Amino acid sequence: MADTPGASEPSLDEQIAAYQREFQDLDPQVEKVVSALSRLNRRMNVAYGRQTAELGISNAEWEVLKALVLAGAPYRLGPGDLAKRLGLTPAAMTHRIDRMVAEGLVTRERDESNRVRVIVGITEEGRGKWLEAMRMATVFEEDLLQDLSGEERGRLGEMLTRLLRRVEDAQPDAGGRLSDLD
Amino acid sequence: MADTPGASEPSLDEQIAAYQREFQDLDPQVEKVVSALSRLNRRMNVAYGRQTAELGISNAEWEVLKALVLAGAPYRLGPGDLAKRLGLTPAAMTHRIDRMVAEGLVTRERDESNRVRVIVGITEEGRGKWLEAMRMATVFEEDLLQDLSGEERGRLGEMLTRLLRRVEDAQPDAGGRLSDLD
DNA sequence: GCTTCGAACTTTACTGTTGAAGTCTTCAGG
DNA sequence: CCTGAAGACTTCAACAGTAAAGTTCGAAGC
Repeated sequence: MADTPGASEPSLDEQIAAYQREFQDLDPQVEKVVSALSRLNRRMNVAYGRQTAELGISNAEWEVLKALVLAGAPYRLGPGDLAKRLGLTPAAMTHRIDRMVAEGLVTRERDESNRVRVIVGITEEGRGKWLEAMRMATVFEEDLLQDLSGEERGRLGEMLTRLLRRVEDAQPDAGGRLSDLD
Repeated sequence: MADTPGASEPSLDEQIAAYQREFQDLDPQVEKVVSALSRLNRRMNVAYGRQTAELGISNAEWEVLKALVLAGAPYRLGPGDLAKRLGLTPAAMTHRIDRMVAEGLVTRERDESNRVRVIVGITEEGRGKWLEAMRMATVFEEDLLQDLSGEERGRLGEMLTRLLRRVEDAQPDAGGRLSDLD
């Protein structure tokens, strides 16, 4: 039956061992960090996806709501600005906003002072969904970090921001495509 | 001109400050870890994407090549198995393999001992691309971790695997969709 | 040895993203 | 004013992924 023995995803350690076998020029310590980062992120996105699905929205829509709320003040941004913040093309943003307007999560108006511009705002319902999603997310995130002491969390955050600084300096902001939440 | 002042993505610290302002029930330490993880991953995917693009392949194709090489031995896997390892649907795997066969990166044959099964193998060219991609990736990854001492790298890897264990236990392997590399 | 079930992959229809081309508005000259 | 150029969004065609409905083959019962 099991003609292909090891189905499913190999464990992290198995994967690292396989790398060592197939590609010796590899620092296992580095590979462990990098592989763990990728896998963690994938799992986290799955978890967020389940939570947002419960609210009847998608992770993609949640991202837009987050960007609007985090912008502060009147909670309005243009599609181009939103696209930059989310790392999408303007075209994708147009379609996403179309859907979200249809679902009543955001509004789209023309800027009367400059009629080329469009302004996207969050609705009551959108704000409500954002809040519920945040509540669920914080429970999940707290649970995720449960095994780390306060001191460890601090060190982890500090090390990650050091890595982040390094990539952001190297990639000042150029064409950032490729999916992911924030 | 700058009618919308703060365009582009806010810095990590700005983002955390915004969260504090809009949603007080939030542990900034936790949020810092989570946000840094997401951003780091996005930036890393962009970096990998540039490198694979130089080789004329996509990140998605690189993932398939990695899975085949990491499988070891005769470097062959069925589409279903590949799909599980990459967290894709079988249908997506079919299409991906179609493209990769057309580009000469992998081969597709029927298993003669069980004609329902299909076997995907890596070609010389696929293996060559994999190797070049690995070389570029290790340079990038080493550079990424440059600011961390050996001891820090160890601690970071250990903490990340602890987080990973926690999500993987919670999500034994259920419907893992959502994009990402490995 | 036929029939039925189930497994493994593919096909189809639809959703979402991209890149390139197009539209509309503003602004700077002439 | 009128024209040209640049900016901000949208539209269009092509591509990648998903879900659900096929196909096809193998294996188990009768």
